[in-house]
Amino acid sequence: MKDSTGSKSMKMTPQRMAIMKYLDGNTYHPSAGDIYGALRDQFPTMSLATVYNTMEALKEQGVVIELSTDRGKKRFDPNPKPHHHLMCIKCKAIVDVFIEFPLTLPDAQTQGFEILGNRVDFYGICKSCSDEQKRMMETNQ
Amino acid sequence: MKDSTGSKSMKMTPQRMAIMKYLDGNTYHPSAGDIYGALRDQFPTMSLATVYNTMEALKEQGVVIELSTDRGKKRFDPNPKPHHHLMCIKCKAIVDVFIEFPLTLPDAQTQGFEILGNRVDFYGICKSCSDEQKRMMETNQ
DNA sequence: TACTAACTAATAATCATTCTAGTCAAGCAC
DNA sequence: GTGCTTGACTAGAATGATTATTAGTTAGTA
Repeated sequence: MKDSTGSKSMKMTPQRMAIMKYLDGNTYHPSAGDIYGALRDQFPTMSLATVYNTMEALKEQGVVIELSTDRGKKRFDPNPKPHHHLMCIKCKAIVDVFIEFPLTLPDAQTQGFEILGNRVDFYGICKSCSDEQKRMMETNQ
Repeated sequence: MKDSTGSKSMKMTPQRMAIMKYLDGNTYHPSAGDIYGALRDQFPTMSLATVYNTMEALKEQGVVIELSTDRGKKRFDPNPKPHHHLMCIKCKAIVDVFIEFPLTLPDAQTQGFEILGNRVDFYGICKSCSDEQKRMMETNQ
């Protein structure tokens, strides 16, 4: 059913064009519900499932990246020492990164906050997922 | 057990000790379900709510960190425009920060990941919470 | 124009999380 | 010890996000 190389071409529909237009230039990281809500006026009969389907298709095309954990699940880190994380956007593995980034926010940007620290989440594709991707492409050609 | 920030100390129970033992040294960043599943044999009658309650308590104690998104929603990134967050640890308010950080991970730290992007969360205390804190201290003295 | 795979809407099912109610055990005052 | 208070436990209901299913519709192509 699915073409896992992502080379499958995507059919264009009014709903999809509206979603892509909404995403284009969007500086926020919207959830499916955000997208649905923003387009409800324009497409009152659109289904939430359509948003999810479209996001799945766009992910396969590599146009958008899904930033969250598997099914949006909470994950807990028992190490209270300040450190950062690296998450695979495919298999959702999370590994620790122990390195310090001396990040400071210009006063104009702090909006009155007293900054206590920072955490950096890197996201990307882990070795085993990128290996698998390569294997799939070879098999499919 | 440490009692930072004046938070109340935590009552110890067999369930809580088992959860803490499971978490100790765990680098897998387990979800609540993972923890529940891992301790099922040992505590067949334990409720998932107990896991959530315990994690909430451990978070308050500052011994674990909760990773990932608000109320378990998926987030999509349409285009990697730099955009980070500033979160108040008191009232949980989140504001956007539009600034770019040229963060790179040394090869030795990437653990084979192909890095696609990053997100920075600053945490601190927002203006209205620190104002309130000041007011409280004045009233209390 | 006709065909067909891909898409849509509606809705049911599933899953993670939170909430609620009732019970139980520990610590404390009497 | 008895009764009170508090916090934690279990079970299950409620909530909200996501995924799966189904039947009808449509974009893209020959």
